[in-house]
Amino acid sequence: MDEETHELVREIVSGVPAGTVATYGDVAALAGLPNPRMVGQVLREDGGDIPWHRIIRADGVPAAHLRSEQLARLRAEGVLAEGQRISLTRYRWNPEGPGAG
DNA sequence: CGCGTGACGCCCA
DNA sequence: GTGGGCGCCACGC
Repeated sequence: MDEETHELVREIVSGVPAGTVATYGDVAALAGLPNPRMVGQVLREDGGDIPWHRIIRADGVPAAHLRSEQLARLRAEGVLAEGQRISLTRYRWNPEGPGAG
């Protein structure tokens, strides 16, 4: 992965405010990536200096290997999860901002 | 270049 | 709600 893309993705993910969540597809779209898989690819190399736990799948379910971690961290931010799923329509991050309309 | 795999997303039955 | 298939790009062998 190019450092540029790597940096960009980190910026976007890091730009996700607490109490909200974003999907890989959203991050990928904002980063200009052709597929959401690239987002995960980057996060993998990143490390943990970013709120990766705010990135979940489009169905509102976090990664299986992070399920517990994600849910736990998000919980601390006020992002409740019904069982294992999170209400995107309720916590989905809006990159356009509430002042866009 | 081909094969297998992956922190994904959409479609169909 | 569940199970199976396809598309997409990148990494490692």
